[in-house]
Amino acid sequence: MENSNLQIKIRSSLFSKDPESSDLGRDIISKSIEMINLLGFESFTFKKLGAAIGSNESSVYRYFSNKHMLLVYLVNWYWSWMDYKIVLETSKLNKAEDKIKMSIELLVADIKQDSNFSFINEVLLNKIIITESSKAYHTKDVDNENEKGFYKTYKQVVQRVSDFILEYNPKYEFPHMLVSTIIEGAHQQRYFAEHLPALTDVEKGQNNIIRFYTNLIISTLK
Amino acid sequence: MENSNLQIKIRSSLFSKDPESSDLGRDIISKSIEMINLLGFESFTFKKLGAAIGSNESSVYRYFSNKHMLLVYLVNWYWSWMDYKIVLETSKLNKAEDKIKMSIELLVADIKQDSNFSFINEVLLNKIIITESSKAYHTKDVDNENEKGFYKTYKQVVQRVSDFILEYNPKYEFPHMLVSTIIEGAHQQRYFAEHLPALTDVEKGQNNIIRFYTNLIISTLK
DNA sequence: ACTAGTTAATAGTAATACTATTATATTTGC
DNA sequence: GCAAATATAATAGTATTACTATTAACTAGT
Repeated sequence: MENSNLQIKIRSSLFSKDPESSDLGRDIISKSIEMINLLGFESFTFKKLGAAIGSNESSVYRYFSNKHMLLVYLVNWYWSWMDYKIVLETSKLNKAEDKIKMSIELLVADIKQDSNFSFINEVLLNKIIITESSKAYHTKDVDNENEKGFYKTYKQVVQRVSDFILEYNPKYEFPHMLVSTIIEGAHQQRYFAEHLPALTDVEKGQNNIIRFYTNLIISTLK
Repeated sequence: MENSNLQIKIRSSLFSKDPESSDLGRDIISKSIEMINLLGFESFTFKKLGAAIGSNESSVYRYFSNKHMLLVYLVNWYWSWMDYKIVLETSKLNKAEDKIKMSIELLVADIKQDSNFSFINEVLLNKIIITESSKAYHTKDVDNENEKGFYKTYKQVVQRVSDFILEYNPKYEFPHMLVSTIIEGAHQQRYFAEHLPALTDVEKGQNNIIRFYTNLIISTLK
């Protein structure tokens, strides 16, 4: 499966110049994933990124108009990739309950590196999603950006899993609320487990989070 | 109940000079709540705040070393206040199930102005908690700040409601996870309802959120 | 009324986010 | 195969922001 021809397609409104169209662009993506993890989003700057890839600030600006747009791009890439994985893994399954469990598993479990997309480190990208992604849509400009489709791939994932839930229980009133609660909740619990353990009950190395949210969804839908 | 003698006590490590100790300090608090709501946390600056209260940037710095610390102060005030309300309202109740329901109600429902604390607008502060509070602990410095007790009042609320849950079902494995999932989830759903409705199922003016989370907690604990 | 201590305003500096302009490749048409 | 057109990147800025050092003014106690 190495070096496959798969490509996650990102809508063109999310960048100034397509980072997949050049070596510099791909460097920008892979290095920014590293650096945002290392420094945190606030301390990450285009100047530091430029220096780290042997280029400079203004060249990065040709690809993304600011670091917020770069974060939005990364978030979109992640959810497109996640959607592709959910489609791939659930298409083999017949029972709605299995599709739900598989989706939860994919959404909540530890991320493994996916060799299909060589210049993206999915493990580190997942950490960015957990720690920084809420900053992407907690802005004053969220309504405007939402209209422009900045959060479409995330909404698509929520919609897909909601459809499985309705397949399982067509009368359930709150499928989207349940799915987004679980996705966001699972990410938060991972963060709490590492930094604010008093807010959770996760023991190191255990898989309490999957168990908790699988229980939650099944007991709620019954 | 107007002008009561109640005061929310804030630990002194959360400010440089106690804002409750002077008119300027109280102005800083009330105006910053307004301005963070109006501008969003990123566009809010001490310069703008100073100008708005007829003072200046550097005077604000005497109270808080930076805007992050001011946000942490506000978040702590909110959770101290919430804890006080939970204690007040649940102390009258006997059954654990009622205490849980009351806590959820207080944590999730629309906030009403509390006339006991005249210079704090709790309605606006709640909006800051919903929109901006996650930025307080999603920083590179979170572990260090947590050690210094920056998130103590939030953890205290989670602990209090977790205790009600254990009173109701002593064998339940994940009380903290359940409580923090509900608190954070409810805030997120409110944000989604206003800005990203595709992620939720909340109709305007309805109280779906309370219903959803009350169902969730009760069906999970049974 | 003097002075020690507290508080606030002035006037900075360093870093950041972003932009206008210039230089250097690369591609394309003939 | 070469010049013109186009794409790409680097230089050199500016405006804003976050923060600080210093000075001025006010307050309280004796």
